[in-house]
Amino acid sequence: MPELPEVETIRRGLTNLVQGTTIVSVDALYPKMLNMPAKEFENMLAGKEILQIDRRGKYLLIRLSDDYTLVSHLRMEGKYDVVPEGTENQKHTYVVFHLNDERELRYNDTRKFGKMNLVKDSQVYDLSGLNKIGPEPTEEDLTFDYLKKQLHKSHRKIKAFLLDQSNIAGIGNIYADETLWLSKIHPEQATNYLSDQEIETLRENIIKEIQLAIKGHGTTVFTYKNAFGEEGSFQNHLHVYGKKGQPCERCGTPIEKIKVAQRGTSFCPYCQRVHGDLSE
DNA sequence: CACGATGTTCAAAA
DNA sequence: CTTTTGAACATCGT
Repeated sequence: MPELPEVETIRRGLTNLVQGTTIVSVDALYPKMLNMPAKEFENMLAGKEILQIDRRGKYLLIRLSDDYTLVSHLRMEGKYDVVPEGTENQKHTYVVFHLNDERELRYNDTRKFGKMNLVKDSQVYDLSGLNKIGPEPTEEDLTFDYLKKQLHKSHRKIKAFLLDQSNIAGIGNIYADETLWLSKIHPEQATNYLSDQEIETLRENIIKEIQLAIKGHGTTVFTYKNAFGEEGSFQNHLHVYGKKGQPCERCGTPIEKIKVAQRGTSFCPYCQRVHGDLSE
């Protein structure tokens, strides 16, 4: 499931493979995923050069000539593939970019949840999802003061808070559970009762874990694989996600799985406990 | 056969 | 305003 580290891995792969190529023509096979009619989408992309590929949170920003950006979100199972011209389409190939070097860039997505928005560069941050996106989980952008302010004005469970992209960009279900376990914070803990110490621990773990996952080329779980020779090895570093019933690495208590904010949530019931006002 | 779980975002409801 | 819920969709396991 592409979270920030997986999207960053794909960004790097795409940069290596298609930066500098020109799009000759496009086949848009699933119009509902686009922000305009398929014909218009195809016509507008024809002839544009792929200048550069950026990322913001889980969004890929494919920078094109003529001041256009193709904003691509993979949602759950979106994948990119680069194949020789004429290769047979896969079952769930929904966009084919014919390049000027006898190759094709393919977008595949079994669940059909992914989205592509072709907009002028200046309109990228007007798109819903990007217009309210929070800071990147880095040392420079995710400051203690910002995180504390956001946590204290929120009245939600910490897990729901972490999944909200307007608070922090790029954290999904896997890294939410992992960073909470690392920080010994219960997923249902009320955000406004976290101590300064807990906030700083959480902040450091988020930044550290995301960087580590990028180094490991992301997490390969279920059927998710990326097609750029970078398989993803971070699943070997997971502590709670997908480990229901297995002993906690710190205390041996079996990992439990519950529903928080409608999402499957794995945690250690001994290491991660809810508390109220810390001044008690 | 039916049903729930899967991860992410957005629109709509509360 | 904030927060929660359901929908979008396909596939797999029970």
